[in-house]
Amino acid sequence: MKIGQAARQSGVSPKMIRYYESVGLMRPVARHDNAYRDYSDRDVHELRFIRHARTLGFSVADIAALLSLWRDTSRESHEVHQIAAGHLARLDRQIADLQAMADALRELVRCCHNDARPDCPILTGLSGPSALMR
Amino acid sequence: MKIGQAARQSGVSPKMIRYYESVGLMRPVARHDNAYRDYSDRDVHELRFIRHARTLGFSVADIAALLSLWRDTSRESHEVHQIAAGHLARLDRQIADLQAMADALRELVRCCHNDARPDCPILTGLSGPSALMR
DNA sequence: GCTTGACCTTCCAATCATGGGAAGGTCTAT
DNA sequence: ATAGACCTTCCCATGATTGGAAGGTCAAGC
Repeated sequence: MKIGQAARQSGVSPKMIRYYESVGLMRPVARHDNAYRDYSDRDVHELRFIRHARTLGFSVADIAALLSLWRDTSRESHEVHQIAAGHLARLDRQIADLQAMADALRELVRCCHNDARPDCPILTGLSGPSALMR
Repeated sequence: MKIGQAARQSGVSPKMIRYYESVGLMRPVARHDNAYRDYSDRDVHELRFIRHARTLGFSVADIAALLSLWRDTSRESHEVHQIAAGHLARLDRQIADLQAMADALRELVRCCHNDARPDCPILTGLSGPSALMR
């Protein structure tokens, strides 16, 4: 199967399939005589795995580790658990950071008259002694 | 005042100060005879404004707009409000996306034995028919 | 007067995942 | 034979930030 069909079946664009190969996430795949890449159902399966992992926000580096554990049927689940828990912690930290931003901003937005007057607490808050920045 | 002192007083690194100037966020500042940039207290004030806005996650493009409204004392507060509300909406969407990721991942992590056995719901979930991907 | 160290300058590169596009080769159907 | 739908590789851009190289400037201490 050529790259286009593998892309359609896996939901990963041809561009990204080649990229994943170039960074060593996917092993170089077989080639036809005309140098076209040749994908098997197993490859497509692997691409779906990658897509799902990306959907959950795993980095390409994390996915490389997950893939090698996936291929190794004798892995120990705590190795997978560790990677996933680490990423989850990163996600939670990121969410907390964004939440803090959003809360501070929401308060400023709430205070703003939102009319034709020039007076604006949003600008005051941004220029001020960062009382609202915490 | 030279760039280092402006950096210390504003909390913006010299690198970033030059970057903000290069992308047109800050207007080119006066220069000494030796080509060193020369910052005023007003410039430092502006840099702090930028830093606070970055802390709230505003893009450089948004900050450019906010800065020009900040400088224009006859602005109408609804213009500021619109930019801030737009960014807030983006933040909330981003948080919701990350939250969905984290929730799905948390469920997988919760199900994993986290021991020496090879059986692992995290890997199964990632390779599977994406039931847990929603 | 000369060295040392702390500054400053500009320019280039890398990060991360993704997309756009050019230039060129290949296959299939008309 | 030609059109168009593929494929290939290579380069570039994104956004904010950091790192580093190569070189200029200034002050203090010897």
